[in-house]
Amino acid sequence: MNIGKAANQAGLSTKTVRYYADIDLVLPSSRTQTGYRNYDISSIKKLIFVKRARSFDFSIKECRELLGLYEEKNRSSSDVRKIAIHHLEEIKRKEEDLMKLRIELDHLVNACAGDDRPDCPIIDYLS
Amino acid sequence: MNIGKAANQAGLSTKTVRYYADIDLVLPSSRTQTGYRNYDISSIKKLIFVKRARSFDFSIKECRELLGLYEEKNRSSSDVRKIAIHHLEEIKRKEEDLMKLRIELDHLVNACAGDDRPDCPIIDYLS
DNA sequence: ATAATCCTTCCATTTAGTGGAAGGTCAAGA
DNA sequence: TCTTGACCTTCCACTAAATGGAAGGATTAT
Repeated sequence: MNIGKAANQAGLSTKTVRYYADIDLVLPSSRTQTGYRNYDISSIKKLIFVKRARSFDFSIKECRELLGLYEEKNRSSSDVRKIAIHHLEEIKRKEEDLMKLRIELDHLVNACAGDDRPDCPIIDYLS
Repeated sequence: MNIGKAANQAGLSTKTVRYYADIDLVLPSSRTQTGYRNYDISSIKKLIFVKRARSFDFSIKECRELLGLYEEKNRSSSDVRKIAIHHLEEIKRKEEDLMKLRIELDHLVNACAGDDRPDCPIIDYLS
């Protein structure tokens, strides 16, 4: 399968698939004599794996680690769990930060009349 | 005041202040004959304003707009409010996305034994 | 005078791709 | 067989918001 079909199967753009090859994340299984990338089923599965992991907001670095464990048949699930927990902690932190932000900004927006006058609690708060 | 002091007053790094000057966000009020940037009180207030707005996760582009309104004495508060509301909506969207992610990932982590065996619901889910 | 601490500009790096240009390849139709 | 269109290739630039570092000039303290 060439890159277009492979990308399609994985739900990624060809640009992204080429990028993943460039950074050695998911390599094509081979190349044709004229240089076209070939993707076999195994490599497409890896693309799909990365696509899912990315949708969980795992970084490329984390995807690389997870992919390594995915391929390692005598992995221990604790290694996978460690990565996931670490990521989960980060998501929780971000979520809390956003919540605080949302609440504060909500207050400011509510305090602002939003009319033609210049007086604005939002500007005041930031000043 | 030269850049070091100004940055200090605003709670920013000199690198950041120089960057803000480079992108025409907050310009120094003048330069010395030898090229040193000078920041007067008004420019420092703008640095502080941007610092606060950034802490609310307003983008540089939004900071630029808010700064414009901050300086415009016959602004209407509705213009400010519009920007803030738009930003608030985005924060809410991100927060929801993160929540969904957190819940799903939480399930996966809980389902994973995290022991020496290779079986792993997390990997399975991503495969 | 000299050393330490500023400051300057310029370039590279970060993240995870995306966009576009210039050009090679492949399959189908006239 | 030629051509057209849809692929594919590599390479370079750009995104956001800084940050790090190098090379060298300016200022300040001892």
